[in-house]
Amino acid sequence: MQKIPNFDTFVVQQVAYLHKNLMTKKGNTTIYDISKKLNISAATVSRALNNNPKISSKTRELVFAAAKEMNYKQNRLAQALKSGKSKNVGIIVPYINRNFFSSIIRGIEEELGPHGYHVIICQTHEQMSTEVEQITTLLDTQVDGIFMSISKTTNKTEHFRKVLKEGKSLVFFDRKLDIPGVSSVVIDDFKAGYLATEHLISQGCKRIAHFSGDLNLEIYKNRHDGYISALEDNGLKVNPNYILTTLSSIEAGAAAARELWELEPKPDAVFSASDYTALGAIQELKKIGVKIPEDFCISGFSNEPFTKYMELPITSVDQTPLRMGKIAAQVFLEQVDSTEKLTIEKKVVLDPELIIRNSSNKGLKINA
Amino acid sequence: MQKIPNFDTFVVQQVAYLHKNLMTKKGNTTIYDISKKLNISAATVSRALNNNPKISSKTRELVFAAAKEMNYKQNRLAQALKSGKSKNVGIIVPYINRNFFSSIIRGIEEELGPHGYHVIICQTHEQMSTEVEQITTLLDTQVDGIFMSISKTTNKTEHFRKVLKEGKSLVFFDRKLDIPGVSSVVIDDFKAGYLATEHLISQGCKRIAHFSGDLNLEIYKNRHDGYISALEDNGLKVNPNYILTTLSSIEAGAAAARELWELEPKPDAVFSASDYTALGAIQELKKIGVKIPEDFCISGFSNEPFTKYMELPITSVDQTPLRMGKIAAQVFLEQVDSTEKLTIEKKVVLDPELIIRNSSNKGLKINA
DNA sequence: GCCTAAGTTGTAATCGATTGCACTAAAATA
DNA sequence: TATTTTAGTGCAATCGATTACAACTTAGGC
Repeated sequence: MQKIPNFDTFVVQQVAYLHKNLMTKKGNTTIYDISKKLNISAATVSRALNNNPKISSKTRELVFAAAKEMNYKQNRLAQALKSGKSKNVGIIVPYINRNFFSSIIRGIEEELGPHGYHVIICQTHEQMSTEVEQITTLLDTQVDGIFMSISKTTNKTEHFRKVLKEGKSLVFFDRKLDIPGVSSVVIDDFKAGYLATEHLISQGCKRIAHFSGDLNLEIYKNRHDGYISALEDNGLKVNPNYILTTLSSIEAGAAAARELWELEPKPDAVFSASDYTALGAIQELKKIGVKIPEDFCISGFSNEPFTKYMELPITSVDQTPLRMGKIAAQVFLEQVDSTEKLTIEKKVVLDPELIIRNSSNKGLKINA
Repeated sequence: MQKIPNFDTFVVQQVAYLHKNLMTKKGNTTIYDISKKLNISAATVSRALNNNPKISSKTRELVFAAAKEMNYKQNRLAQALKSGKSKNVGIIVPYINRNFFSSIIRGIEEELGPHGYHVIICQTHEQMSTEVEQITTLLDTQVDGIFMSISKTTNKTEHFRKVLKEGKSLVFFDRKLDIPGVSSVVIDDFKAGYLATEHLISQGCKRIAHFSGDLNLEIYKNRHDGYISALEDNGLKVNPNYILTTLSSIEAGAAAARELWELEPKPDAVFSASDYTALGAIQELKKIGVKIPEDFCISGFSNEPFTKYMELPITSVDQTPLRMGKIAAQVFLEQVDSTEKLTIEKKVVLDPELIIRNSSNKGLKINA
């Protein structure tokens, strides 16, 4: 008889009161206020505040003193309008609250913040139409650049070219398309697939399966190809029946595991392109009574936080998203700092990091 | 002999090329361009685009056609400068890549996006000094409002009052301070503590411990008080030795569990104010050989994603962050929509949702 | 045919900061 | 002393959109 609280009720206290109009409201001090107070021109004030060497130090000090006293704050909108640079960048991701993406965002923010940039976040919910919209409104807002991971449904490129046409820089991370003039930061998915598979082989596995995502997406294709290469390089033959395309979910993983287990000969390992699928498979196989890692090894992908918290921690590929974000930010900064006439197109491919945990480790028990 | 790739190497391809200056660059069409083309004044163009009823439909159509043809985009900076409203809001959180916060951000974004607002993200890293800075720069950027969860080290309120002085609205979520004029959206931590504890009691537990966070923080204090109340209401006496203040980490949880286990009589349950602490405790107790939930029940807090993926899924309190974000956004919207002269101060307290899982369920095995 | 009202559109100021050009006064040079 | 520099400021335009007010056109009323 657990008491489950009613999800929809909440308590509200509300107070409304009139403004005592002592509030400065719209009364932010401007350079004109300062100029009036000091009997000098606004131009001089502006130059003084910007440390223009043409201004005498006497005047400069007066201006700074007055600015401080009057609590002057630069209106960045006005400045942005004049300079054409808003010091804002946009980041577009499928969903903000996915660990991978939020970590990248964190990386970008931490790298760009000290340079005076603010970071505007948008979500596409994996819809190309929303993606197009978001790009449009970001451009309308005069961002100085856009960082993005394309949605799964994206199959056109006009909206990206539009960004370039406006002279803003565009940086793809993780999920990218190859467009001239667009930089990108991704991990080496091929290598990741190769490493994970090679690791499974090193554990003595011979019949290694693969759970892939949509092979039309570059990232899944590359992971898949890395897997194939590792098998071939190690003299194992590729069994097409061992390769399943699944959604990235626990249920899909469980189903895929069941499907695998009906094959003959049964596989003895799987390299999953998703941690969720890997988890589902583990749960399902345990139910059937399969011993992991003794009878079956498994590796996931993304190093989702939960992989290391499990009772049976899951081997996974870390995409170093924080680092990916920081590097994407650096690429952007190089671009805006370079002479306007030069477009720098930089393709950065990061090395993935394989985190070996108990789900695939037959030897010593590592507990990462 | 696992091959661990070198973390620091990455491949870069770089191409730099000169702009073919066919790019419009700085050549965004403005209302002036349209006015010139149609031989009418910019004012008319502006009015037409804003559907001002004073404009004849003939002219309006001409303007719209020309706008479309010339690919006109409104310069939102200019508009923001004129109107004083940037249609940007700031969100300040300790870290973006914490599931709880990123989910709130998602909620805010999804609610505000359709109203034309963009969301700017800042992190404090739990430092009050950074918090102050972030608020300052957000105000400089002319955001229309600020959403925030205060950092753990915050002990001053001037920077918050500054926001109000500028006539911008401020909305706290989760971690708040009581400041007149500031709205807030929080969950009922007292009730959450009460519910979780009551649930443990309903499972037959008599000696219930509590892992708390810093009791100077309102949220932990309230959870603690709810815990106490539930005990008292059910005729159980409070044992101060059972109440431990810990950091929110797996290690701290393990240590706390060890500490508990040295007490006599040993507790038979714990209500932890953190999922990480709960997880650490579970891992430690399992090592000692304690059977969960048979011998010991445990409830965490926050409904972190991992809690439901565990082999032994962990009972936890869901703070409905997505919903919290959406409601915070609604509170903000009400505020900006209201006549400028009225300040609405709204305190919303959401009901928490207790998610009962196996870590505390002696009866039927629920697998949420 | 004259006047008024309604309906349209234009003029010009404004939001706040920046900057090329012009100008003044003082200092340096001849 | 006459002239050229140089330092320091001010004027006014500009970024793009909005809007109070003025001005003009046209139709309708008498």
